[in-house]
Amino acid sequence: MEPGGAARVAENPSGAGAEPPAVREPPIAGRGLRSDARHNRRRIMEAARAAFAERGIDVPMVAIARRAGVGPATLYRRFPTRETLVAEVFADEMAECAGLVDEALADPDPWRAFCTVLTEVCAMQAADKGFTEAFLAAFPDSDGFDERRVHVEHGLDELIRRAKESGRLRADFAREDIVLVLLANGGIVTSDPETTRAASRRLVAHMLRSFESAGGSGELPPVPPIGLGQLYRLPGD
Amino acid sequence: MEPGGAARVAENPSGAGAEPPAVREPPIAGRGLRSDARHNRRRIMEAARAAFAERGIDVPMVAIARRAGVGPATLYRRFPTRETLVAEVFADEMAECAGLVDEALADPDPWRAFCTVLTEVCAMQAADKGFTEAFLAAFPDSDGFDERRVHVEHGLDELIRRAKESGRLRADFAREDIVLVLLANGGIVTSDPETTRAASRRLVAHMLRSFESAGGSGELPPVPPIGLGQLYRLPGD
DNA sequence: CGGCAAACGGATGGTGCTGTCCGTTTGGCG
DNA sequence: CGCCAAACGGACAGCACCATCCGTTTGCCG
Repeated sequence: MEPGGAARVAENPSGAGAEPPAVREPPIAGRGLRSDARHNRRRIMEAARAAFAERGIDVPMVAIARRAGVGPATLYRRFPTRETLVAEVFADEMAECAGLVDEALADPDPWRAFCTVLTEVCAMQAADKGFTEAFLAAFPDSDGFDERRVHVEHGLDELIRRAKESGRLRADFAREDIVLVLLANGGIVTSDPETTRAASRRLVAHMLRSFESAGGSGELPPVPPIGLGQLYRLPGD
Repeated sequence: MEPGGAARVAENPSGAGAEPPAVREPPIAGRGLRSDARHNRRRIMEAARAAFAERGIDVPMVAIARRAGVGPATLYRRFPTRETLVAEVFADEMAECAGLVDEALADPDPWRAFCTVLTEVCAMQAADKGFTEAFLAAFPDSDGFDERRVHVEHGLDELIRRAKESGRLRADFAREDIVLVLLANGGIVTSDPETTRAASRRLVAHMLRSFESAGGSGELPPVPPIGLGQLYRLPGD
């Protein structure tokens, strides 16, 4: 991907090979913090995850701080901006998604794999109001998020390819249809989690029924130019 | 609500029966206002409709006032609360929807009527960010809104009945599926209106394909308990 | 045309959120 | 055990928005 990546170590002025072992500190969250700070960092992330899930990504920072039992200053010290916090919290959920995709890739039945991954990701999303918003927030390449995303995209492409090859998935299915399902699924969040879950299940079932090769009639409208990454919101006044 | 409401007219010291002719003033918008006030009221509603469509229902009141070229006080004098304004603006769009339904009821082809109304309502919704939010806002029975809603519901029920009778609409289609489509469609609003439109069209086409009687497989999950009217949001902290 | 109530809008107090400052507390190392 | 830098959180300034007050303007009726 990046040109000259391997050659760059030669730029190091110290000719000796005694490179400190962790110049590029490993991106392990909260490394080198004091024990209490690490503890608070964890509490903040848990509180943030819960708050985002319940009330969406725009929940006040002070509410997260209160919920975590820390002062606002502590929250801002660990996560200077809201985006930092969202990215961190969402990295976990993104990892879960990636795991689901990888799991599905191991399934010998392509159609079942396809259905499973779509169903489960939507179920996750339905249980978490902030999930979709975080998708749409499109924060800049925050710390490995982009790489994970393309990994997931490639996995999905492979799932789609196999499912089409097996004949169960319609030929006019487009990868953008997955985004379509996710966006649509994000719209059905109601106040009652149980209702949301049921509605999500039914919606996904409808969509899968449309995706499955069968005697449906009529052509689909053209594919909208939606990419997983480039979704932005309206700017302020 | 308030005790003795009707009896209070007896308190009027003038014993004469010269009751003003319009005790229950007819609910015609802006009746009895001075000409400039009526003019401003109209400008406010136009500005509000545009602002709601572009930026959603939570757009600042002062932004609407600025856009209408009036002061904040004037806006609040006409519409004491945001809900008043939303209800008023949305009543218009609700009337459009009702018109679409009535039009469809005149179509001799039940399946085409069903498809048309769903497609067009979703197209309206896709062009207006505030539309869905207003649906979900669930303001109290504001001035004929509820009656209009049940009217639309009955019209939809009739459309569904005919479409099923014609054999084109699956028997396991539920009226709640319409709400499902509307909610889902509300989720696909992106920043670019053209993209939103295309995505909406494709989503609706997928849904219709699932709704149409054909060789789809598998049973649908149970119907979620969603009613057109009782959708609320999470309360504040 | 004169007067007045209706209507107007700039200005203002109140509230909630953001992001930072600073005096105090505490974990961990020597 | 004692020190000190790291960490903490209450308090605070800045800002945006809501909602109202009040002095001024204006439509409209007599």
